[in-house]
Amino acid sequence: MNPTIMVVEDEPAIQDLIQINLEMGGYRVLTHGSGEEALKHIQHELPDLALLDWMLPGISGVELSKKLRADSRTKSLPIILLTAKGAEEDKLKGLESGADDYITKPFSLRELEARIKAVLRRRAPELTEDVIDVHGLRLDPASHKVSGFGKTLSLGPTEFRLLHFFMTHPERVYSRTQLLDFVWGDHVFIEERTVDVHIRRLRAALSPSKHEVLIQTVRGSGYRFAKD
Amino acid sequence: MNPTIMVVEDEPAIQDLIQINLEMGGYRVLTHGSGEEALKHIQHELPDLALLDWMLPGISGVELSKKLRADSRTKSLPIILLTAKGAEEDKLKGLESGADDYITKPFSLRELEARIKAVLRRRAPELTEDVIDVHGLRLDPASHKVSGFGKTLSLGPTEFRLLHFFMTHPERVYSRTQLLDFVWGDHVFIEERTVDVHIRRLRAALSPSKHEVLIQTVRGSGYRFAKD
DNA sequence: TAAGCTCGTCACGAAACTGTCACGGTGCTG
DNA sequence: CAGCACCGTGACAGTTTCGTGACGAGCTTA
Repeated sequence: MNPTIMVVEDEPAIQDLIQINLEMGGYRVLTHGSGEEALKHIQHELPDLALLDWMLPGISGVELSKKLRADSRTKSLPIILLTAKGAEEDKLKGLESGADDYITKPFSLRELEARIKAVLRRRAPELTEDVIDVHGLRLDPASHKVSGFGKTLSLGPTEFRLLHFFMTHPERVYSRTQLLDFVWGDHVFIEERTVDVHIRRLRAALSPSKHEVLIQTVRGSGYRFAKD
Repeated sequence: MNPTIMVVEDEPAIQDLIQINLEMGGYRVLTHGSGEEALKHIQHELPDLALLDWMLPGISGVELSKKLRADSRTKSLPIILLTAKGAEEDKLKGLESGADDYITKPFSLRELEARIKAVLRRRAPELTEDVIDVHGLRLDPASHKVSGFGKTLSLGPTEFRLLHFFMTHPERVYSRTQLLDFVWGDHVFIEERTVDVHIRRLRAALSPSKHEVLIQTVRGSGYRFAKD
């Protein structure tokens, strides 16, 4: 599945330019001309990244960012802001846009793609399609297959997503709540203990190749994917 | 839990920029437009760090800083001041007011984050996720792992928090009451002698790698984490 | 439509953890 | 060296947390 990028930009020329370019780069692009439109759309579908123009009619990009950050469902949505040199410079006096998540116009499309890639890698590494291999446990996001020491392992969709998340975020404890947010999606109302059940199912699915030891319980905190 | 940062800044544009950026950096951000607002909020909730603008309508950042230093509850709250100009007199006043650090505008967001991280590391190291290593005893907050000379050590939740606190506050004696406050939480009613029991359990957990000698008893005062 | 699969929830029991106590040892003080 | 305060230690019961088997609902496939 290609990453979906939501572009909010009121200038049609720039809209097209970005859209065409990103689609050529293999992304799925949703374009909106205003913040209101974007907010409406986002109720139905959560993109993997948002590219917002700083200056927008109605809700500005900054306000939109704030709104997105305020809602728990979109709290962790990666955002890149397009800021223009010139008029906005005054508002930003005292601050340079030295952050990773800001791009100042004019920018090259090459730079745009590089930034998007960097942000996605940092914020949502599970969206890349690289094959991951840890101690003989191999997961291929593209073909949706998992094998342990060459032998195919069979796991359900949820277990696959769970394992995919763990393998792209190893050596770190995640609480049940965090796992629900990241693996199930943040708009679901599911009992925390349900995570336990899927952990169990995942362990069972990995047991033929003894890889279930990689799924570790951290009592009082959550679960962890790690060696040892 | 992510560190909470209170931002007091009256300029909305800068407010937004800081807030968005810090949230992307993984912090929880509380924004207030005036010192009065901030003081009110702080009654309910104590942030882990305060970022104050020097120039504010009403109570200025410096006055606010002094007030916070005067109250015992906020006395040890790390403070960073945003100063408009780099005049020496301001630096002096800023440091006199008890601020831990100051940043002169214009500054980059990268610098802001670096300063925040530095102050937190100095004032509240237990909130960072840096791996701590003392004489081969290694604690990783992110993965919740502890090892002694490479060998994994197993300790319970309370012992983990206790060791984490000790390792981030070495070479200093803490009374049982202080340990209860810092490790267990502010307002718990627990027998002081219970600390002894957990010290013992921690020592037992560290004994496989002989690191229990780092946990030292200071008769009549409390306990200390130190080399020799 | 029936069979098969997956999912979320629940209840039960096992295991781990916690706080407290009593006892005994240790070191300081006079 | 006796008395005392302080600390280490083992045990224990109550509680919390986690693993596990079972079950029904919903969805897909044949």
